[in-house]
Amino acid sequence: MDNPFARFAGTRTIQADLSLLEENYVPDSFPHRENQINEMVTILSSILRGSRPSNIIVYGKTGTGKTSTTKYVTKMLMEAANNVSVVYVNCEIYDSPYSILVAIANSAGEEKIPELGWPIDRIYRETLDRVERTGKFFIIILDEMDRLIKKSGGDSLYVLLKLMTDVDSVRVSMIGITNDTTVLENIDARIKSRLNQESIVFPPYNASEIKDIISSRLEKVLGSDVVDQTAINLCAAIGAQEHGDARKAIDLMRIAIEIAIRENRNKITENEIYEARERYEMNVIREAISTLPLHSKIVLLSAVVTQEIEPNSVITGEIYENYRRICDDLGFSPLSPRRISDLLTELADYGLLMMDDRNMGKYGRTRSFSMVHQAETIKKYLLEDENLSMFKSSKMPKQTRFDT
DNA sequence: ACTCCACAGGAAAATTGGGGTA
DNA sequence: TACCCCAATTTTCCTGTGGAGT
Repeated sequence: MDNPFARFAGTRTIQADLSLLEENYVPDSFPHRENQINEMVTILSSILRGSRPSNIIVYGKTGTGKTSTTKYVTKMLMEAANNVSVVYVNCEIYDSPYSILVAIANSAGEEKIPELGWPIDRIYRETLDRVERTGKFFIIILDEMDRLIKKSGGDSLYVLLKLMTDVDSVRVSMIGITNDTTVLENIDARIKSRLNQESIVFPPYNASEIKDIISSRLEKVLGSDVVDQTAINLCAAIGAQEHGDARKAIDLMRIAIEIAIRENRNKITENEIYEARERYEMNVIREAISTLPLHSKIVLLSAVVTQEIEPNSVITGEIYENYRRICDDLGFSPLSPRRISDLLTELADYGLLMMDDRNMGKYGRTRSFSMVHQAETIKKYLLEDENLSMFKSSKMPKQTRFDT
């Protein structure tokens, strides 16, 4: 038998530092974002003259460079002025007034404040204290700011505004990043007016812009002749299709390079990109499935099972019957048919199932469902859930409720 | 034309789960 | 600890419906 390590030995054909293509890596050049950078620099530059800059709201879809650009500009600002401190807060994680204050205080001070336990006003005073003591300008970046507002309304913003005005000689300002252009419409008018923000818009990239971005990113990663131009074009085209998403394009390129390295290929062509896209989509599906609530998972599993035993009637009622059996089997108490009907609608909305109206005339009207993806794949990902791992399809009866 | 199946999907009531409070 | 409150989830109850069968 051949030594299984043989194909990994010898010199690798491709050398690449893939960390430069990771999602959170901040590059040092931003093709086609010169205007946005200039705007931001202009606004923030008032710090150099000793006055507080306006608050900034950055709008743009995912993958348009909002976060990276903001991080880059603020980093440059920190280098140019030594009295600036930048706090990056991802509101997906820190989504309450409390946790944001903690994040600020912790970056401003020596000792960590516990994530839980202190009353909010004590945290507030502590934060205020620390900010004043440093004597620095604070710029607070609120990434995914829309999350914050959806979760706690304007409360969190209000606290921040209060912080801005309570600090002597106003030394705090914020940059909000969002992909939802309507965020500010839903908050209190008083808060809105006090924000006195300027907005910067990041429009989607088109294909040729994404092409430039990929090329410029690749320069530092690997040699120029390793990646086919056609591969870059394909990546760019896919990214442009997805609302001008440069991040997806870069992700695809990174995965493609990973594949090439692992398979010991010496070139990245359109094929590698197609493979990368497949893997990417798989991960999306897997992620979508793994975050589903328990009963949605069982319903989806039931849909798969129903298709296996009765491919022609993957119908609400059938799915429900099987759902009940599976719940029985696994020891969960089933939800009502009405609820399952809604869960099925949700699954269809998520794109995990295809939904069709089906009219059987005398025999009623219902909805029929079919798999969008390979049933085996779906099942595999579903069974990764420890609650469902005990499921054995052999236990499922081979008949439907119609035969007896 | 009328019936009737097998649901869809709206509305409201009921349950559940977390947190606060006396 | 017992109780209450609030919101989210789920159930109960309901009316509506397109077309094959008659």
